[in-house]
Amino acid sequence: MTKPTIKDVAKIANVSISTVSRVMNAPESVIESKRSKVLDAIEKLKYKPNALARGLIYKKTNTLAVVIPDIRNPYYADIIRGMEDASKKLGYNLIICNTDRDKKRLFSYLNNFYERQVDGILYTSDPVFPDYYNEIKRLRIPVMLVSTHSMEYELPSVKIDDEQAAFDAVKFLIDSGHRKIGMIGFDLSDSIAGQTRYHGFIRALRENDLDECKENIVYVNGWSYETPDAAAQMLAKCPDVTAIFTASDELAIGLLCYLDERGISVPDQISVIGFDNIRLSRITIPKLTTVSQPTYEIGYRSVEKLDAIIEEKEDPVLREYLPHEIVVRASTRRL
Amino acid sequence: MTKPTIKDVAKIANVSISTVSRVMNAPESVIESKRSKVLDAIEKLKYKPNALARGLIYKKTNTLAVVIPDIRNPYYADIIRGMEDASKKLGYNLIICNTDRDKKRLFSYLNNFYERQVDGILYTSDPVFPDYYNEIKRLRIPVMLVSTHSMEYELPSVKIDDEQAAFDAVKFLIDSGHRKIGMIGFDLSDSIAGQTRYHGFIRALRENDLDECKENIVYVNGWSYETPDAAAQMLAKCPDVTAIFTASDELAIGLLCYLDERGISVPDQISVIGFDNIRLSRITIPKLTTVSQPTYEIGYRSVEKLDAIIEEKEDPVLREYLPHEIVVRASTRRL
DNA sequence: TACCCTCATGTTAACGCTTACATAAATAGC
DNA sequence: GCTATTTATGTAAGCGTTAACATGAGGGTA
Repeated sequence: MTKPTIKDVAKIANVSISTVSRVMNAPESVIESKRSKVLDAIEKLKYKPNALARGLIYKKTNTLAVVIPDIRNPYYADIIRGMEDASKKLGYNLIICNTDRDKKRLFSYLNNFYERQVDGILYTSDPVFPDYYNEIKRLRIPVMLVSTHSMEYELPSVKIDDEQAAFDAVKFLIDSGHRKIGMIGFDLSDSIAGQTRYHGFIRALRENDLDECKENIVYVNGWSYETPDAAAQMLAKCPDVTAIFTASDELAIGLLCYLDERGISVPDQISVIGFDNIRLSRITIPKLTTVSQPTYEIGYRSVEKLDAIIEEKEDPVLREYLPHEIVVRASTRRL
Repeated sequence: MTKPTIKDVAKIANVSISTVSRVMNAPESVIESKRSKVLDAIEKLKYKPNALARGLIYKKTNTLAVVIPDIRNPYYADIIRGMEDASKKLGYNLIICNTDRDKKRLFSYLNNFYERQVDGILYTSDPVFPDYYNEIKRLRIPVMLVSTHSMEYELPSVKIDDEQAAFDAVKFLIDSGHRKIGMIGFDLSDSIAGQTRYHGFIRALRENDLDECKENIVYVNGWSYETPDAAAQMLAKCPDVTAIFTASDELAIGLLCYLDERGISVPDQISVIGFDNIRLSRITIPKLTTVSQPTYEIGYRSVEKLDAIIEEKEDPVLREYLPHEIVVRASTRRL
């Protein structure tokens, strides 16, 4: 009824438990005749070592914890897939936790990670506030920032260059002949997706003598794509825009929906460019032009880096940037 | 440098380790003066008990493992949220694993769950094949089927009544005056989302003397929404359909995209009804009429049930069905 | 004062595993 | 053929907890 232990195997194979242990951890050190007896016993009992007992000794659980702010956001799906594949390769297991951006939940999870002796934490997308940082330091668990970074603190990170990516998106619109450009962005209190993309937008305008557009911004403070309000404000503020850059695909999709309802044609009357290249952006109406983030690679790379830190392998680059790319589809046109 | 243990606390508080343990597990049993000394020491060292050591003794890890076939499918996001909330309430932690429908990955995860002594497994959406069942039985870990069930095996499950839900969806089209109805469904090898919804479709036709429509079915064997082929086949097979029922919202969205490209207006020329009510279905163009599954509740309830089984609380209903609902939006119209 | 109970606390053996150390057998060197 | 070295295996300590049991101080009763 109860799970077989190393003792049961030892008894059946007629050896001591340390021999069984050796068969599993250093097979060459035990003589062939006994080894095969042990292997037979293991097979017969379908024995598998207890990871808790092992973890107690090794002081390593081969477990990484992933913190995600909003699991409903499709952006994270491929990040997780990348993390999973890298974890598999390196022998880790993933605990995925969704905080819904609730600080209490985050702290409760962090505590839990500590108790469960996770080897590392993958902290995704959210800014690192001072109290978060303090808590993380206190735990003494290696942390990797994924799709976010921190300039104040010395924390390793993997992400794209958001400022440059936003710049490139807006530059693409400008190069397509647009002169009346608007932006729907995240609140500037968000130092990652908010500030950086705003700065990219502004820089692209400035470098192209389009400073008059720099007031054409509407901010949203939620992350959901159910924000037609923002779209309405955008049009009220600046009725003659010919192109809108949104700080996420979800925002872009919400915008597409709103414009369709208003009978405004995309891209004939207004071009729309999104950000993230979520899977869905391929089948919106019209198909969305967007900035592609290498999400899978971000996830994959972040686990590799975290492993390097845990294993103290080499000194990885502290803040690592992966390349982005503009994916041109049907929601933008040349003027 | 290293994490404080119960011994460190005992030393500082000048008591034995068992007193410290008692302070944590049965505080009333230790005299106030010592208790507060212990509490102070715990606070000072920021001591947290090691969950591995605890798990070894209790033979319980308070961990549940979730197996998901395709994390990119937005359908799972709310199921996971429901599971998380219920887990939090009941004191469990969740390990979420994505199999990408790869049997090898699934088995590797199952093995891992066994080694890590998880208390229960939440197996989501996929059919239970005989070899899966054998493996699960072998592990002797309680399993809950989520959004899937098994008629052959005695496994507890939580889901909606898929046959009835499909029936209701098609009935809704019929009641709206449609007589030429098609379906894009999953392969019948899929006993959950495939067969059941097919049967619901057929029953609705039969009960309304629409047997002539029962050939208007196209099957897809992938789960991605990048399947415009299916839509093309549908139209080739039956050019005069006025309404199409799809077995998932993702399929419906793919269909919407295809019809838009072909210049076919929804719902003017063709009505479309989906299945699942994913978050996104609110902002498609046009907004999607669909069958709403109580995804959050399915996740929540499945954890409650699994906990009841683990704790041998009461005998829960083996196969539990939660109510579905038709959500009428703009992709369907009355004829 | 002797006796029994209660209650708080300490001691110690588990839980399932790894590993340093001890031991015994086999091999090598001379 | 005897010691020195290697090799295979067993014994036992320890990882950080909990809990059964032991101990001993204090209080109540006769």
